[in-house]
Amino acid sequence: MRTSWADAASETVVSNNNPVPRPSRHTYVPPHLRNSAVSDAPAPSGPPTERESFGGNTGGSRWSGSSRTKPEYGRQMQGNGYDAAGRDGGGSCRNNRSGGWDRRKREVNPFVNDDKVDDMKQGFSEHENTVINFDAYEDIPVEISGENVPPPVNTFAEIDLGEMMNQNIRRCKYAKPTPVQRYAIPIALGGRDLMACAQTGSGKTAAFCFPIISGIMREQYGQRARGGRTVYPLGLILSPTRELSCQIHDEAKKFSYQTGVKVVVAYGGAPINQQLRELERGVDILVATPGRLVDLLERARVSLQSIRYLALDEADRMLDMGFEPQIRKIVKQMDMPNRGVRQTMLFSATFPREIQRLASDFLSNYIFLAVGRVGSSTDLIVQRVEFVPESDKRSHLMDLLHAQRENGEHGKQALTLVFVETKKGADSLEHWLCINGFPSTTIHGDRSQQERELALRSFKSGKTPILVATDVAARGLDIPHVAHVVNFDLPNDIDDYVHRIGRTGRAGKTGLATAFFDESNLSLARPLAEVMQEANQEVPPWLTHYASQAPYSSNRNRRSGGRFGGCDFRREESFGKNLDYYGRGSSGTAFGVPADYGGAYVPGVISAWD
DNA sequence: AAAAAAG
Repeated sequence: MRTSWADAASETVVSNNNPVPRPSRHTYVPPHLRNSAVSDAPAPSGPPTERESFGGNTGGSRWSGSSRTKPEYGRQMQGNGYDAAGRDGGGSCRNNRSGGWDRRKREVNPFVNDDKVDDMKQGFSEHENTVINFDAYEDIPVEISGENVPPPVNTFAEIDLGEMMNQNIRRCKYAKPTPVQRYAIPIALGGRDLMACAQTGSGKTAAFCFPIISGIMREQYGQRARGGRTVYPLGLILSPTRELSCQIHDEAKKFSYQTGVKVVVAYGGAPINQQLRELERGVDILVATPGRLVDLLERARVSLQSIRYLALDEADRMLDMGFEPQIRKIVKQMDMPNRGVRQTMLFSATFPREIQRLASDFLSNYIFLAVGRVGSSTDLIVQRVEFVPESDKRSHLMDLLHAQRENGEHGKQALTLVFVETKKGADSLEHWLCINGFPSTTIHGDRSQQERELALRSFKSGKTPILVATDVAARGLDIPHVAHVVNFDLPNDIDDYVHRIGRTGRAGKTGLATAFFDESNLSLARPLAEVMQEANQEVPPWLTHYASQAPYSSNRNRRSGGRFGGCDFRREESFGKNLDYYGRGSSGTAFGVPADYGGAYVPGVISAWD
C-alpha cells in the first residue's frame, strides 16, 4: 500500500490538533484573516466567539509588499515571510486555525485519487502521468517582449511560493518548472500583465494558478468587500468549455490544498443551487465558463469588484467571435476593476494577430511571452495526413482501429480521440463504431452535462477507448494516455487543428495524429503543410501540391506564428511602421536562447532564428 | 455552416 504525500500531510494536520473550540455555525473567513491577529483586522461577520477563536499568531502584515506596487521583478518575493509563516505561532501550516474551525480538516484531499489512478493505469504502458519528460523540452526557443521583463527561474525553490505550495508542488510530482512556467511565473509574481503562448500540454494551468494562489496568500487584509449573499472573489479564471473549467478547478484545488485559498467552479448544465451553496461557503478564486458567470453576476450572487487577478485560458478562443461579446461584458461592463488595477493574464497555445490586437484592450503594459514553436504543435506528435474521400472515411477509420488493436498490448485498444465537424456526425459515427465492435462514446454540446462527463470518464478509464468528439474537446482537456488523435473531419481553422492534435503528446510524451483530408479541405492545405513542416513532419507530396496551388487565404495572415513561432503583434506593427511601439527607443527584449538558458540576456537581439 | 456558452 502506497503512502502518498497527501496522506502524510493529512496526518500532520489531524495530529496537529486544534485546541480552540469550534463554533457551531461556520462562517466564511477570508484568507487574509484566517491566520492573523484579530486586533486591527476588520471584523468579519459572525458572532464574537468566532472572532475570538481566530487564535491570532501573527501580525499578518508580513504579507505586505503588494506585487503591483513593485514594478521591477518577481524576485522581491524571495523569502518574504513564507518561512516565517510556516514556523510562526507554532503551527507547521498556515491557516490551520481558521475561524475557530479548521476548514482544511474538512478539505477533501485532492491527491487521494492520484494513487488510485496510478494503480488503475497498470494496464497502460506508462505510470506517473504527472511526471513530465523534461528532455523533450530542451532547446526550446523563447521570445519575450515588453518593458522590464523579470528574469526566468530554473527551479521552484527560486520562486519560493511558500511551504504549503511547495508541498503541493511535490505532491503533484513536479520536479522543476516547465519552460513556460519558468518564464511566466516570475512575470506574474512581479504583478505584470501577460500574454503567453506555449505549446499544448506544456503546463500553462500551473503557470497562471501558482501566482494567483500565492498572490492571494500574500494579500493584505482589510479591503475585502462583503454584503448580503453576494460573494467577492479575488481571482477569476475563465475558460471556453465546462469540462475545461472543471479540470482547471481540479488542478487549482491541488495547488491550493491547505493554503486556505478557496477555489470554486461554476458552469452551465449543472444545477445552479449546488454551485450557489459552494459560493456561499466562501470563494477566493472562481473558475467559470462565461455564460454561467454572467448568470451569477445578473443574480448579484457574485461581484467582480474585488477581482485582483483575471486569467483567460484558451484566451484566443475566448476573444474570438463567439465569445468576445460575453467576455467584453464581464470584463468591461460589470464591476470588474479596470486593467492596470487588476492583473490580467492571457494564455493559449495559439494567438492570431488580430486576436492579439483585440486582447491588448484588456491588458496594461503587458509582457508578451512565446515559448516553443507557438501556433505549432510539438514535434512529439507524429502527424500524418491521408487523402480520404468522404465516402471512404468510415472504412478507413475502421482499418486504422483494427491495425491499432492488433499492434496494441494484449489486444487492447489504445485511447483514440476522433474529431468530427458536427454533433450529428459525432452521434452517427459513434453508433456506427459501436455496432462494428469498437466500444465508443461521444462528447458534444447536444448531450447533457451528465452524459458529457460520463463520456469523458468512460474514455479516460479505458472502458470506452474511443471517444468521438466535436470541438468541445479540442482545447485544453488533459486526458492522459491518448495515443491517437484522428481528424476524421478536419477543422476549417488551422489553430483548431493544432489544439486538437495537442490532446496527445502531452507532458513530454509522444503521440500520433492522423488527419483525413478531402476536397473540402483545400483551403487548409497551405497552413496544414506549414504546421507540419514547422514540426519537422513529413509532408506528403500531394499536400505540398495542393498547398502551392491554394490561394493565399486570409487564414494565412492570421496565423499566430510565422515559421518560427509566436510573435508579439506590437513588434510586427512597429516594424511595419518603422516605429517603436512605445515610442521610447527600447520596446523590449527577445531571447533567442534555449529555454534552459539561465545566464545573462542578449538585449537588442531580436531573435536568433529570425 | 458549425461549435461553444444560460435556461
